[in-house]
Amino acid sequence: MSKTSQAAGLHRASLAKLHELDAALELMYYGWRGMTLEADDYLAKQGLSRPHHRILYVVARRPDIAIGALIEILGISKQALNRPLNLLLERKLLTSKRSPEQHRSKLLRLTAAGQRIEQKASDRERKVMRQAFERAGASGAAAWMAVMEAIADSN
Amino acid sequence: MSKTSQAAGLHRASLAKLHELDAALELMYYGWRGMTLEADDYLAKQGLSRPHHRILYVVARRPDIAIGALIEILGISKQALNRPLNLLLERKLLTSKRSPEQHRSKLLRLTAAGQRIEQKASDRERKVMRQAFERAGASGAAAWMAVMEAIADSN
DNA sequence: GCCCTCATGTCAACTATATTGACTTGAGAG
DNA sequence: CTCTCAAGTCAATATAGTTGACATGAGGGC
Repeated sequence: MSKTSQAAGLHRASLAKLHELDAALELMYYGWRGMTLEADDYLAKQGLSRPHHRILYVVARRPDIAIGALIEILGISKQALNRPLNLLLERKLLTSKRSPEQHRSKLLRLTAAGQRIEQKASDRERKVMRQAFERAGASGAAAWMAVMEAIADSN
Repeated sequence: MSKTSQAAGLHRASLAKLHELDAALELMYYGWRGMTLEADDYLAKQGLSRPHHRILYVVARRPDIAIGALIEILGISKQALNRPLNLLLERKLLTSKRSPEQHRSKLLRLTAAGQRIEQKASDRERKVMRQAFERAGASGAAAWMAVMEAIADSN
């Protein structure tokens, strides 16, 4: 469920660097791992995992989103969404209601319990980021964001 | 095999920010995606994927590594390593030989073909990083590394 | 009222990546 | 000859995703 636990995995910096930028590649990998590690542990304790969190995260920021729009934002198929979404509905972390005028669409919303879990999971990720930004200072944080934007937009 | 293709997925910045640090969470996600997108496409064309690349990457930087050590570095189980490793051996991208004195261990090494594929895949990741670092300048790159180190070491 | 479209829902089969547990093989050391 | 240990293999399971096919149900056009 989680790639975490004792899989301390790669003790960073144990590999020879063949290229100058190898350190950057590895930092991206370990950075992603480091940011999500605690959140994944928390989610696993709730019987949830990353895809559930992604759904909760998006719905929290787009209340009354329709299923089709959610599928687009997540970039997965309807069928892949189906299982985790139904679990969240069964667990009453999400509600779906038909829209008044657009009766074809179902609108998704977090319940109070869903909000709590979304917040706790995302908080764990934000905590890691906040600590790193505090160490780096405001200018370091801004530089990090600028580099990440350049990478994200490189497609 | 690849999460890529038309799954342009989340057009960045389409979500309302509930917290100041939400942008950072999303940038980490898109940054990872952005860095690995082209490499994953290339690997998919070779009939390979991320786990194969991880194996090739590590073996390239630790020639004559034993299987046990590889398992530790990758942080996966022996059984999970088995399939992708055997594929790489069948395809003659890796060779394994018994060590002269430590006959119990098999030592892994890249073939010329394995080196070529490892290099091409990693090059695509490095290219993305290099472009982002060029845009950010040397100080921006250093700041990015410092922040990522703080995140990676936060466990 | 009848049909077409379209969002949603569901079923089945498949692939890939991982897990744990149990067992075999093969070489070295005593 | 047996014990240990690295490596290999087999089976069952979970998770996360895919495509394809088809059902349902509401709105809109005529």
